[in-house]
Amino acid sequence: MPELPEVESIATRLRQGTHEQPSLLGQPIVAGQVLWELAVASPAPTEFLARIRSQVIQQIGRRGKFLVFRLSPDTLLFHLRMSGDLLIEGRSAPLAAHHRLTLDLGDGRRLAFNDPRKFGRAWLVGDPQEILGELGPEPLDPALTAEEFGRRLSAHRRQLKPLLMDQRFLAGLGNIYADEALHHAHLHPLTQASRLSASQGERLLQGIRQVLQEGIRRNGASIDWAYRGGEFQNYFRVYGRAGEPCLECGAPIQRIVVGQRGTHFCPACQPGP
DNA sequence: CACGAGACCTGTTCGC
DNA sequence: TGCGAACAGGTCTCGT
Repeated sequence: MPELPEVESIATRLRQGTHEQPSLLGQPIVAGQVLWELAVASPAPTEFLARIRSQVIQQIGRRGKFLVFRLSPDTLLFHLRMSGDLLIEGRSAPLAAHHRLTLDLGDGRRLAFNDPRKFGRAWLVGDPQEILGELGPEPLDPALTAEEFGRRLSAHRRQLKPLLMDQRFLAGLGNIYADEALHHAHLHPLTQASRLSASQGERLLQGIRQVLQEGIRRNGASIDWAYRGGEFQNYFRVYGRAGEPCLECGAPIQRIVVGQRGTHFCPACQPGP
């Protein structure tokens, strides 16, 4: 499910709160329940619960597709993988079908990690770099210049689509936003990264930033049953639109499989390598 | 280094 | 209608 914009939307919602739900900042974690053992990657569930008790939520952020809760003194990390989500509910609400981990807060609410497919994970660590250390740059960080991005591209002979989804190359893109970004940049997903010109590299970075910013502005995408997010799914230009006309040129959008992932592009706007 | 296949899981949708 | 296959926002590991 969640790629960078969806994770960003969740982090913002939990940090800023909404009309009905106040912010989580300042809340102590007073208890917890592990409902699916593998949902806690480390430390072991018993130690995780013992150690997290009475730590206070100081900061809520995002790095790549990870949600980052700065506690005191540890850091709580979540990766939602394909179908995870974080919900706030009353502490006495009945446990929903796919809750994998719940954390009781000081004010009577409960933070619930819900994940039908059980791929998502939580970590409690002293140093978040332990988990986040290998991630590539943040695509929206202004410190990532077109020149630097171009240098990184030229260092790889891989195809663009799998390279963009490699979190060590760039942190946060997934299958949807990679396809959308390549369409924005008018680049074929199978193009070899090292063969891009400087201006094509710059166009790609612009395309990436544009689709991510639009995704964030619309609070992410909601796809079928798995994730109730924002409205960005109504604005996809290629993802999930195989056979439908390209919104730019009218040619039918094509679907191929790259690295075992469905890949959507316009054969006219994104000419083959 | 790059790529493909398989594994981890459940739920929905598609095709016959 | 029913039922199995295909497919889904991600990542890890292993083999070539």
